[in-house]
Amino acid sequence: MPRSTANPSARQTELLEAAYQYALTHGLADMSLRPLAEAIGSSTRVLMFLFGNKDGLLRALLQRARTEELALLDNLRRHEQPIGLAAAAEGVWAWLAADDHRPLLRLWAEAYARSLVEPDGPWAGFARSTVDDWLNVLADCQPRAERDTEEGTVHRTLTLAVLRGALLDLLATGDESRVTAAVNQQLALLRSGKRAGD
Amino acid sequence: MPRSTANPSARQTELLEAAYQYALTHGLADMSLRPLAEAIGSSTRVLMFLFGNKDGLLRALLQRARTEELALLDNLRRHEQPIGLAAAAEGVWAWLAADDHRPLLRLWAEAYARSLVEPDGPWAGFARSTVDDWLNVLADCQPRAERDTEEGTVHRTLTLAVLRGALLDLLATGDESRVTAAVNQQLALLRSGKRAGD
DNA sequence: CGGGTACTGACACGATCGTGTCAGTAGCGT
DNA sequence: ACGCTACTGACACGATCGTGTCAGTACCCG
Repeated sequence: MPRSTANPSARQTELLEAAYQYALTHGLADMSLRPLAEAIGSSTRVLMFLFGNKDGLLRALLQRARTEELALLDNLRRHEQPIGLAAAAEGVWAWLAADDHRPLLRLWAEAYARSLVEPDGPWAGFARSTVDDWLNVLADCQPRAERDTEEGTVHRTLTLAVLRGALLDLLATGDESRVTAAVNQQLALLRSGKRAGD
Repeated sequence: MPRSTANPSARQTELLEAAYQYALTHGLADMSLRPLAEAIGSSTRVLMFLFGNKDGLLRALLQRARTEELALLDNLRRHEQPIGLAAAAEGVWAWLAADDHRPLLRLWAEAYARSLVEPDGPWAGFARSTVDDWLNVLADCQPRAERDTEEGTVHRTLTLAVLRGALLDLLATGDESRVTAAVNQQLALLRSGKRAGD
């Protein structure tokens, strides 16, 4: 019987971590079991035993990627009082623009796009989940008065869009200075817009 | 000898169009020749003859998708004098948010992400190309005074980011009213920011 | 009519895929 | 010592993949 993801053994998490590192550099789209198993010093037999089948492994990898994302998001929540969307966006962008996170974010983009095209299977709901995750955490960063208004929803949607769009640009061009300047310009716009009483 | 894309025969463009429609609904990631050929009433033999190999077909499909995008962009250029980034963004968003374009945009997202993960092969440069295409057309929409400044570059980068990010949200959630409201809010921000002498 | 160009069908080849089967081995609690 | 659980190796199966080979058919130009 395959181990469930709710009851991961030591060996399972160990191999998952190795497979995750492999996926970061090779992508998920044309990943296949035999090359993966060989690269991480295992075998297809073991992967099948631990994850049930390829879809199980894929789901575990996607969850693993999502864990890394959620860790960042939790840091944003750890403020005693809401820091505002602009400050939150600033912090998030610093994380998104870091060179070290480039492979993770490429993987994220791949999973996101794939879940749009193929709404069934192991990718199911990935894009939707991340959008919701981020919108929720941005909501937690908003002042209480703004958070529950329609205006507040639109406001964080816009903030998320800027971050995501800037990320796409950065991943394609690697032009960090230009894209970061654009994000900063938006932050200035948001802050002045707020001051003007939008 | 395979036909080049520079010298397409009638049959080639006909089958390419059929394959393109197939790709719009089935995605490119796990497309394979035999199911595709059967779906469009052809055979793998013919596809190989006309496009050389699978990569050739894939390249032709990506180019076909890009054609549709460039057609929109050319419409934006057809103004006698620059219409400004805000007006351009408004027009582009109307196009992006149209229900009919959803499959094309899903395909676009898939190709974009794939070209990030796998920089070689037929996907090579797709993401980079579209970023450049869009930035160039946005540049043409800017007033001449703004266009060549560093500030102008940052400004259109930001505009593109909002549109791309909003598109990602829309594709994942389908919540057109919320996302469109966010885009409109940004348009208002841009216009008021400009009025204030940014 | 004759020949070249454009296209198509039928089939086979080797590679690779996910997965199943059968047999182990190592360690640990009793 | 024993059995139970956790894990692993070797190998085979059928399916599907991209592609190559050999043969056509249809049609236009001379």
